[in-house]
Amino acid sequence: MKARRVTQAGVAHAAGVSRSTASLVLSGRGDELRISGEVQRRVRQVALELGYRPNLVSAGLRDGTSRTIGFLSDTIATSQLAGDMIRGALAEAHRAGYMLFIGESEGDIAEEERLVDAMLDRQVDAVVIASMFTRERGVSEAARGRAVLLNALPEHGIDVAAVVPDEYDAGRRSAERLLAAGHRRIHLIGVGLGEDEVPPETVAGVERRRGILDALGAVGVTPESGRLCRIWLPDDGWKATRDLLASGVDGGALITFNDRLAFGAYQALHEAGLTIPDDFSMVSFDDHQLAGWLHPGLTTFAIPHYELGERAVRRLLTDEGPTGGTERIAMPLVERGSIAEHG
Amino acid sequence: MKARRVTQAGVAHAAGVSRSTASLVLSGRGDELRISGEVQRRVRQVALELGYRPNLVSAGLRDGTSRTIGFLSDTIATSQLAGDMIRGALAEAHRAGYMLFIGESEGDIAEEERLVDAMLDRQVDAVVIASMFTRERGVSEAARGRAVLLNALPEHGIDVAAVVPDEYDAGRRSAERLLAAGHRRIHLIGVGLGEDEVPPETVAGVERRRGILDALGAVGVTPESGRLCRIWLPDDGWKATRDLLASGVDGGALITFNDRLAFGAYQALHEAGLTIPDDFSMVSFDDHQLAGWLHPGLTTFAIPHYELGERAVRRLLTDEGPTGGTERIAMPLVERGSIAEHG
DNA sequence: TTGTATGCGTTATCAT
DNA sequence: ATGATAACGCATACAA
Repeated sequence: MKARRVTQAGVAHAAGVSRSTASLVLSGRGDELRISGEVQRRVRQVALELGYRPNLVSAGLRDGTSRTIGFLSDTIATSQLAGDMIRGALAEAHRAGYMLFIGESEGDIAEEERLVDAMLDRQVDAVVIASMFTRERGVSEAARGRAVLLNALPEHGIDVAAVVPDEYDAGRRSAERLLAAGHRRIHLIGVGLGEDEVPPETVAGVERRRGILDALGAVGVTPESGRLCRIWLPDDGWKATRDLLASGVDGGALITFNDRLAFGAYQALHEAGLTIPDDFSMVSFDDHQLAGWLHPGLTTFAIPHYELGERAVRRLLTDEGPTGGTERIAMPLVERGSIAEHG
Repeated sequence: MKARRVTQAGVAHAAGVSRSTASLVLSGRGDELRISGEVQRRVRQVALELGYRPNLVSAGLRDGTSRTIGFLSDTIATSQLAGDMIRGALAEAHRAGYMLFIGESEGDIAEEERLVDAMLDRQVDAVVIASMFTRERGVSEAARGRAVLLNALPEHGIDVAAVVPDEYDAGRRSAERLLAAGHRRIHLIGVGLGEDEVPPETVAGVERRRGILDALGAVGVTPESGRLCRIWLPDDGWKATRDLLASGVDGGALITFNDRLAFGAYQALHEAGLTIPDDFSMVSFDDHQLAGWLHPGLTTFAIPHYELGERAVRRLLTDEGPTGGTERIAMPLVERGSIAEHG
C-alpha cells in the first residue's frame, strides 16, 4: 500500500551513511567522486532490499524538469486515428524515459487553454498539440516554444514546429498508380473539379487534390468528373457514387478521398451489380481498419499515424528543438486488390 | 517561454508582503485568518498581473499528492474501443481537477510493471488498469490498494475494484429481443453450442452465451446451431455464415457475438443474394462504428466504453475507495434495422 | 494580523 | 573519501 515510502534518506540511514553519500552512489556518481567500492556496494544493496525508488517529483522540483510531456488533442475518439498517434508518441516518449499526460479539448479553445495550463502547472517539459484532421491552427501563448503541432499546421506567422502527413505526395502517387495501371477515365469522389470545391478547412482535401491534378496534368489527363462531399462519411460516398452511375458512367477508376467514402462507393457499386476492380478500379486514402475487411481489399495510402506521433515527440526531445519548420511524413501505399491492371 | 517562473515568493515580494501572507491569501484562507481585505486584494491583484500559477509539483511534494491518475491499458490502438474509455476517464478526471498519465503495455507483464513504477515514481494518486477485451487478470503488488480494473476482472482471491460491462444481461436481452420479434429459429455466430465452445479467455463470449441460453431456455427454445470462431474478425464471420448457408439453412435469426463477425455475415448473406432483415434478422454486440454504416444498420448492444471509463475514475476519486466489488454497467441496445418483426 | 521556521525528497556545493 | 548544508516552491504550526 505504501511501497513508495522508502526515501533516499531511509536508505542512507539503513546503510549507515550520510544522505549525500547515498545520493552520490545512487545517482551513479560514486566512482567519479571516489566513494569506496565497499560503501557503494552496501548502499546499492540496501536500496535494492528496501525497494527504493527515487521520487521523480522531488528531483524535478530541484532541476525544474519532470520527464513528462503533455499530449493534447482536439478529439481522441474518432476511429483509431488518435489511438495510433498516441501509441507512436508513447513509444518514443517511453523510450526516452518520459511519460505522457493526455488531454482532449473537443475543439474548445478555452478548454484547450485550461488543459495546457493544467499540464504546465504539473511542470510538463513540452506539449504535443494534435489534431485529428489536418488543418491550420494557432498555439496558445503559454505553450509557444515548447510545443509541436501534430497533424496540424501553424497559422500564418507563428513559428512552431509541425509534423504532418505528406498529402500532396500521396495525391500525386495515387494518380500515378492509376496511370501506371493503364487508367485514363478517372473520377474523383469527395472533391469537385473546381478550384474551391473542397470541404472547408481540410488541408488533406486541398493537397491530395492538388497532387492528383498535377500528376494527371503532367501527362495531359483531366479527371472526367469530381463530386464534392461536404462530409466524408460512407453515406456521402454512397450517394456520390450512385450519382456518378446515374450520369451514365459505367466503368473507369475512382479516387475516393478517404476510406469511408470508399466504403460507401463499394456499397453503391455492389448494389448496382458492378464489380471491383473489373468494372471500377479504386484507390483511396487513410488505410482505415475497414480497408482490409472489404472484398476485394481496398488499395489505399495510409496516414502514418504511428510515425507522426513518434516524430512529434522526437522533435520535442532532440536538440532540433521544437521550433522551426514543418516535417512531412510519407504516406505508404498499401496495395490490396482494388486496382485492375489494364495492359 | 518561461511563463512558469512566477513563484509565490515573487508575488509576495511584488506585493510587499511576506511569503506566508501570500500563501494564505492565495490558498483562500485569508479571511479565516483575518488578513486585511486591503492586503488580500493587493496580493490577488499582483498575482493576476504577474500571471502567477501555483506549482502543483511543489505543493504535491509537501502533501504527498499529485492530482494525477495513471491510465494503463494493454492496447489503446484497437478500433476506438480504448478511445472512448479514455475519454470517459478523462472527462471524469478533469471534472475533479485531475490529469491522466497514459501508458500502453501491449500485454507485456514486464512492461506493465515498468509503467506502473514510472507512474508511481511520479507520485500518481491512483491507477486505472484497463483491458481492451474483458478478461481476468492480476494486479501488480505495487498498484494494489490504489488501482481499479477497467473492463477486466480481478483474478481469484485478489481484492481489487473492477468496472465491467454487463455482458450476461446483454446476452439475455439479445435473445429476448429476438423472441419478442417472433423469432424461434436462432443461430449463433462466434460460439458453439457446447459448454466449452467459446474462444479462450473471453469473458464476453462466456457471459453473453450464458445469458442467451438462459433467456432462450426460459421459454423452451434452443438455438438451432452455433459456430465457434477462434478470432472474431469479419472473415471469421464470413466463413461461419457461408458454412451455415451451406448446411441448408435459408432463414431465421443470427446472433453474432460481435459487430465485426456481423460485418462478415452481412457480406456472406449479400453474396448469397439473401436480404437482411427479410431472410435473416441479426442482432449483435459492441456497437462498433461500423454498425451504423451497414445497410441496413445493425441492431447491436453497445459496450458502454465512455461510461466504463467514467465510473472507473469516479471509483478511484470517491470515498467508496478503490477496493471491493465489481460494478457492472448496462449495455444499451442500439436499435437500427436488422431485426424483422414477425407478428 | 503578519512574519519565522521547518519539512517534503532530491541534488549540488562546499567543507572536512 | 565522506558529511553537513542550502535550495527548489509551497504550506503550516507557531511566534510576535
